[in-house]
Amino acid sequence: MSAFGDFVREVREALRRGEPRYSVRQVAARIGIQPSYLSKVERGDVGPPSENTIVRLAEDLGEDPDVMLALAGKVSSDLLEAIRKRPRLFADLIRHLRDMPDRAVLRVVREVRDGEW
Amino acid sequence: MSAFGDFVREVREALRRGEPRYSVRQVAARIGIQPSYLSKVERGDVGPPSENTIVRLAEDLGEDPDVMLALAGKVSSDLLEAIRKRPRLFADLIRHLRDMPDRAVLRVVREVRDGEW
DNA sequence: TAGAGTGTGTAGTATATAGTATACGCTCAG
DNA sequence: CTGAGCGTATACTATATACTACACACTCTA
Repeated sequence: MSAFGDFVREVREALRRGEPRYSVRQVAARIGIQPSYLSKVERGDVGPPSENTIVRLAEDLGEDPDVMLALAGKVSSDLLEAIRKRPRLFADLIRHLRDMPDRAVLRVVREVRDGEW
Repeated sequence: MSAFGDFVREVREALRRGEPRYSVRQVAARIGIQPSYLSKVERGDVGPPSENTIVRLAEDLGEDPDVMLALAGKVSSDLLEAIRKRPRLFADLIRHLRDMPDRAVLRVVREVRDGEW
């Protein structure tokens, strides 16, 4: 029952069906960890790896780092830094938006991106 | 050179000038930690306390918990949870807004709060 | 001048985090 | 029938986090 481990295993196994370079051993070697550790992570035998390791893993598997961090119960440190720099502003923003449907948040993102501010 | 410790010490000492209930010992007693620990925290002798302890301290001192958490290099876990639930959405939003001036973020907050969504 | 209260020094602890190192048994191609 | 590659079991480790417990020296007051 490890959301993170299950996800990694499924993605990696799927890639592996096509290319043998996605074995536990080879992925582990590329991202710089021990194969036994990756194996344990996938089976939920240990907690999820550190942020850096998760990001390297996400890159290797071609997945979204933010999603994988979320599955690991973490949030990217660059987002944390942005919040910490203006805590009142961002805390307010997030607490207002957390109860809104996706489309509302998306609309805000688009307005910010496209609009003249 | 501990932003968190210095802040706590200054706020507490200021309150203490008026009321003696803001001594290290009494504050520590109210929030449920050892006075020696609070003393060390204030002088940056140890790292900042846990989130729970910071929140209790903020309440006792009448300060904003989000600001105090930020000074401690942390972000409130309810915000983290909101981001983790929709990582792509919120990661996008924050990365777009982090380079905007305060007024732009504020405008978004107000629009979300007041507008019909 | 006793005693209540103050800040702080020292020593120790439990738990979590994030892994490494090595070896084992299995499979499958040549 | 071997050896290259596979996933995994076992044992260990270094560092950080978040404190507690107790004692000490000082001050201020009744």
